[in-house]
Amino acid sequence: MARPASALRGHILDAALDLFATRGYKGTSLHDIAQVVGCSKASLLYYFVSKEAILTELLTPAGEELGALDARLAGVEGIPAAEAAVTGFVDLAMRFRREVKVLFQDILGLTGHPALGAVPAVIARLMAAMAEGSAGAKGLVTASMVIGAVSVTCASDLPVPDEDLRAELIRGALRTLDRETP
Amino acid sequence: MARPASALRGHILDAALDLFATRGYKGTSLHDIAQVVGCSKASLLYYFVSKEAILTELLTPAGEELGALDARLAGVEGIPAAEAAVTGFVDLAMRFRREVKVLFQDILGLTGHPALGAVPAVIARLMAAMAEGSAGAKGLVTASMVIGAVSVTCASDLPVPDEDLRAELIRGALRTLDRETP
DNA sequence: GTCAGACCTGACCGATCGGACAGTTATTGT
DNA sequence: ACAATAACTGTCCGATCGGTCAGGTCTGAC
Repeated sequence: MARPASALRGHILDAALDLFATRGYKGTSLHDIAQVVGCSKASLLYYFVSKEAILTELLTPAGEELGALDARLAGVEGIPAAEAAVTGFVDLAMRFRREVKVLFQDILGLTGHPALGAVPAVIARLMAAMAEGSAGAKGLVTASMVIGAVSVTCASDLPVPDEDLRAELIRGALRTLDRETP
Repeated sequence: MARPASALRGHILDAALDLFATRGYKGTSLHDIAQVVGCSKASLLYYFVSKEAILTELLTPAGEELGALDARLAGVEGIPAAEAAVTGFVDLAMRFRREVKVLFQDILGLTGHPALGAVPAVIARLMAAMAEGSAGAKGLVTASMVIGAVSVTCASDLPVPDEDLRAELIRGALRTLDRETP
């Protein structure tokens, strides 16, 4: 075969990132990766000590950048800190989109589950309702933001009473959609 | 043993929901569930035809309620639709918190990964920066919402140019935090 | 008492997983 | 030409997974 001086290593990382992002980490086997790359499973373990080492190498740059953002924010305080945190996090999440997708994959995997068969379509209609009357990009993006915001926040275990949580979620979501009703 | 007329079935569902929510669906084996319940693995498959059937039964109520919300929204349009969609979705996500957690579990599982070791702490500081100056509950909730909103939206593949996406994400996040700077 | 049926289990199965390892092929320096 | 080393692979392994099955145990009806 003899690829030019081991582009193979890079190909493995590429394929792994794609597969992890579409099937999840646990849902992807070494065999799967090898098949996409077109090499043997043993080759993967020639370049990487383990499957987890592949994941580690894929996620490390994002982790380091996040640390850098953290350091950059250390000196700032007050409103500027909030704005810097927001723009920094947005930029980071966008630059490492595929990596973010790896972390969030199994959601999409499970929403395809029979019990939740209609969910994607329903969510799409929900988003449409939220975006009612809003221009193209803004409506789409903000509706998606609300879905993510509410889901993740409910999945987290914030030390906030349910009533307050509900009220803040609704108010926050309406602000996100730019539909404040004071 | 002889539990009172098979409370076992319910116990299995309880334990499975807990485990799925903390280790993820794929990260939980039938053996794990059986161990928590205190019965044999074969008992699980006496009451449920498969592991997936357990997941199905757990997620079905949430799926049905989501469908009901969808139906309820079908008649409404315009601003009221957006508000109804928001409150409906918030209430749903809160009522089925553990189920939502099941869908989102593997994120938290992976953020514990060595390559992302410091991530939870960094995210906590990011959220603190976002909440700067905001009162207790509101700051916590809105910061969590922004993290979720940005992550999920980036993980989705919205048909929106990167520049627009970035701009809307930042504007939307600042609105969520109630820190608009027009 | 005993029979039927619901309840529950230990033991086993095939498939698949991540990984180990000896060996083969290709490349390079001399 | 020829070692030495890097690149790569076929094959095997133990562990674990979801799932099957024959059989044991308990309970209530008669």
